[in-house]
Amino acid sequence: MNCNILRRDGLVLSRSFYDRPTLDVARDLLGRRLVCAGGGTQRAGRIVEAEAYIGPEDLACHASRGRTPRTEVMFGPPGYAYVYIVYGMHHCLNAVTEREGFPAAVLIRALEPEAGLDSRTDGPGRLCRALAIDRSFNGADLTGPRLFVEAGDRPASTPIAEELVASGSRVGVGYAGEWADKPWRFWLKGNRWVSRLKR
DNA sequence: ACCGTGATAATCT
DNA sequence: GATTATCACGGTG
Repeated sequence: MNCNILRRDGLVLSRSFYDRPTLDVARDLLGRRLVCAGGGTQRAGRIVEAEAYIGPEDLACHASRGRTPRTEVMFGPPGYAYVYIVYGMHHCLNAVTEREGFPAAVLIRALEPEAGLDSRTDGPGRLCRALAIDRSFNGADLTGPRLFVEAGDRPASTPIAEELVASGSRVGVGYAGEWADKPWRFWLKGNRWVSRLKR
């Protein structure tokens, strides 16, 4: 039995982790360990890239188009998964952040493979395919048994050291006017698993 | 650089 | 119900 991929409750990030400013959560998710226990298999990887989508004003955030069936979970409490399909074929995984009623989330963009992964995990669509994350995970409790995040390589209460983090503009949001230029994409500096590393 | 692909939501009839 | 515009991507060349 591989103990490395078993859930250890004390190490799972609690709801309060997500109930914070989205930029803080996005940075602090780097280095954490995402575990998916769906389909009888445990798959896990270290988060190395993430993007923040923040509130109704952010034109790159789906919630800026209003509260719809698709975006409903973003308006709910923090610590739940927002999973949607883009371009008709790719699933994307987000962690809902901030207080209930304020729509915001962090898009998980890339993982460094750790367990049970046999296809690429650089990119939000590929990551979901590798972990077998589909729409059935939309609204899943990230503090629950199916899909969760462990503290990873540092204590849950310790933010990541700033010198390890690089930031830049978010991918694929050129339509969002001034919001497209916000440096709300974060990745582990120099990590080989980061998608489309631009600098 | 190019473009397939189909869900989503708004805008019609 | 039908039509249309849009798209938080990825594979190919």
